[in-house]
Amino acid sequence: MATERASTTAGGRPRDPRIGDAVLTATLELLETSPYDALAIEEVARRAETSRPAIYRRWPGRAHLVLAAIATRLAVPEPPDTGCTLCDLDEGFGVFLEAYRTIRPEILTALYAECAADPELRSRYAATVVDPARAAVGRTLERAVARGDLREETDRDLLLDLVGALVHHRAAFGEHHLTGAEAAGAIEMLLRGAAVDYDALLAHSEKVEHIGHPASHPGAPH
Amino acid sequence: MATERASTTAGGRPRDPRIGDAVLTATLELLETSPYDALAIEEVARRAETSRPAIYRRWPGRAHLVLAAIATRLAVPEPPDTGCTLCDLDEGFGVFLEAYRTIRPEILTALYAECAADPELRSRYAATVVDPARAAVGRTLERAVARGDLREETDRDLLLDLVGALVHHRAAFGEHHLTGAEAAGAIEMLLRGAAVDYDALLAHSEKVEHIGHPASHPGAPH
Amino acid sequence: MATERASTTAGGRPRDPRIGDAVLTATLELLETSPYDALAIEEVARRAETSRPAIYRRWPGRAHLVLAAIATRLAVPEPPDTGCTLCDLDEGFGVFLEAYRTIRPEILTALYAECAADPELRSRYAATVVDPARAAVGRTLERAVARGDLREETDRDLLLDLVGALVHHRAAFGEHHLTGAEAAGAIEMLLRGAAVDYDALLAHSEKVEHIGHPASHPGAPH
Amino acid sequence: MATERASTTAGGRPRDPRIGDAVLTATLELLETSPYDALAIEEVARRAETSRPAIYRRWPGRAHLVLAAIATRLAVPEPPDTGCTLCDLDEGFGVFLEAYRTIRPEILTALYAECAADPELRSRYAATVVDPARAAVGRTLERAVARGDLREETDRDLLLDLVGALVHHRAAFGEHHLTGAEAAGAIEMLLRGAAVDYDALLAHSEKVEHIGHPASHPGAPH
DNA sequence: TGCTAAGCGAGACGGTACGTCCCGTCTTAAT
DNA sequence: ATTAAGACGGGACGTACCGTCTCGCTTAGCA
Repeated sequence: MATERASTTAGGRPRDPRIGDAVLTATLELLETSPYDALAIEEVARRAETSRPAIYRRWPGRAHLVLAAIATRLAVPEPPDTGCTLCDLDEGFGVFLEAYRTIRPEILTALYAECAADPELRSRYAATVVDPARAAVGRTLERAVARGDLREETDRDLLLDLVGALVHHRAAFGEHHLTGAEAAGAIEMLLRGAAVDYDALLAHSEKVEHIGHPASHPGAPH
Repeated sequence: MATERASTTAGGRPRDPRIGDAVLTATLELLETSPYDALAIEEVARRAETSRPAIYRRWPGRAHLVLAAIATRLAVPEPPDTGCTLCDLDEGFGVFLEAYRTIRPEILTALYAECAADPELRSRYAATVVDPARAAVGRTLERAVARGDLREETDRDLLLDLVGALVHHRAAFGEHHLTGAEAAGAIEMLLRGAAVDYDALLAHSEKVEHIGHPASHPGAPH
Repeated sequence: MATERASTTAGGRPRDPRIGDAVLTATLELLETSPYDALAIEEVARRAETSRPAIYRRWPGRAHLVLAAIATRLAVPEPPDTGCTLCDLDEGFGVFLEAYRTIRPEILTALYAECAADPELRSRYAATVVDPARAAVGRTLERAVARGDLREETDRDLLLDLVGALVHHRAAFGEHHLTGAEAAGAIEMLLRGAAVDYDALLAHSEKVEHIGHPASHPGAPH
Repeated sequence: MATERASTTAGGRPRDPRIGDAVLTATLELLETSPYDALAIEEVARRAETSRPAIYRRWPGRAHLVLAAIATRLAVPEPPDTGCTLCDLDEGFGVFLEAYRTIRPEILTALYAECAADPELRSRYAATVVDPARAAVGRTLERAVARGDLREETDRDLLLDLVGALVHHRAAFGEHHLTGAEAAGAIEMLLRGAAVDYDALLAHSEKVEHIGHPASHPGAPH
């Protein structure tokens, strides 16, 4: 969850709660029309009819402010337990997608770019944008494994990464968000696999590697 | 390919070729230490011992300049045809990884973020950064299909997206780059699939949907 | 006399007397190194290890605070009655000079500049800084007149202004404070006059004015 | 003369002359209503419809700006040579007075206060405000000496300081500017002297000092 | 070979936005 | 009831950098 920075102690004049709200609203309004890096704190302050220091007192900088603003729009629904794994996953994908449909992708991308330089921001971003959807779909995967629909040795984290990365990638970088059809395709790919006969490929690879690349595929199953 | 903007006409004083080179070098040097959006054209000009207009004459702005600078470092090797699909894919993954290892991921992310507002930049970015790696791995996939190792109906674009997104995601957002082991795990997941019996899941889901959710799974295969 | 503002009523928590002292001390210390208008109340509070409101409770603003602070340093000695008018005046000059030797002149100047906007401050300033020295020298002049050394019609206020202005001017604007020799020269000039024969000049001027400028010299003696 | 700071070299885009003028005008307008230290560069920029950096490019700070602004209002006419020393001095005093009548005294005072911390400002202030009037009256004194109306050994600098200090003091610190009558009184005081018999005072003082204060009056004339 | 026009280099300009300092005030807890 | 102290809302600061304009110089092509 990304929210405004707390005061140091309990003492002192309390913050005017209307200012924080007005700032978040102004931020969202401005983000609707201007590209992320044209979003000036000064402009936000002007529109929210307050001052720059009042904003800096609440958030350390633009990225944190924007994250807090879009956090008010992100709401991850719990995917239902329909008893049908494929349907559940479909819904789960939807959970990821929904999280990104309300926010302009380039904003996420730019935010994301700033995460590299600010660990604090990175963890807030993860906690706000990434984790909720991840956790919701994670529970769906647990059920699927329990139901015996997924192989037990499935690396659930990896699977979540693949799904999350795809959605994020498309949302942030693609021409358009992932469609339902593409999502279904991805689910199929991830569940069925692309190989005609994976075990045969593995066997072949091991034979080849015996000859030329003995040290690779360290984590390959046997 | 991203290079500097050409002169308007042929006449007049010729450009000093050393300036363009010095600027690109200075840009790369500065990018090694400062985060992307702290890269000031002014600073580049200072370090290259030239002036800002000389830079603006060659590139329309910071993003184009940075793209041109990193383009000099990006070189996507053609993944070899070993005859072993798994090995090829391994190498292909490495191609993606390599593309991100020479350039700080956040730079790519930030660059791409700016693409949203500038179609010209977007196509240069695609041509310079995305397409070569994608095409190289794409060719590997073609061979795999031709060899009969992948199902023919495999959506190669989707597969590429899944791979690329994962690598990019981990590079830009993860604690560390994807390791070889993780890459191998992902390859396995993508080739073998997570489902115990995908066709059974599909059949079940269609039965369920017949009853409750007739309109979903529009693109589901049958 | 400039001192701290009194409490509204008698009831309530008593003021901590150490705070007022510490603030005045801190103010004087800071004035030793920083120019007047770089003196921040905030800084004073920091150095006195208290808070800004505690200062504002005692003085209405910076100027009043500074006046109170320097008032603790200003002490005007009564010039002695030596029986020798010239010697007395010499001492009197010294009284003016002394007032400026303990306080950096620019502080007085800046303080006075603020008086323009604050009548309360102005009267405090007069009572604290100006009047004591003026009164002391004024008494010396009275004695000189009584003794018959100065002409009775001498405008004592004007004479005091001339002396005070010269000292102030040199202290605040000159390269160095007035020296004793310069002071003696000024005394001579003021007592003896610069004219060879003032009455002749006056007669001449009246003749001229009769012809050309009848209305001027309204206050000229006859 | 106080004017705007010159560009470093001849190269580069030339300054828009209208900006400098507009800024000076805006400064003078604002000084008409607001006290000196409430004059915000920001406000000047707003009123002149330009930006703060454009002002800082021309003047190093508020004091220099204000000095330049009031310099446009200060014009010292050459006092005429009427052949009558007293009349000339009267006019000369008028020159001083006039120079200060157009400017609010508190502004001069405040400016003057800032001179203490800035030698560059101090010399500009002297050159702009003090010297012209001083030089004009200085020439009048020269003529008076040449005419034999003033004693030859008169310390002209001291006399000018006395006059200038008085006018400046009254202009800057007094309730009102010096009036013509007061000026005439001052002229009389300075020319005729306040003493009934200065030489007698001197003789007396020397006798006293022989006994009690041998080291004082170091520069006393003999 | 000299002239002309165009493009280049560099510097300074006008202006936006930054992040911070400090102001004067309000609020709570303590005395 | 009034203090002490912390934090707040806000005005203004001086600066970094942006993107552009202007200049003088360099060069290529034409006479």
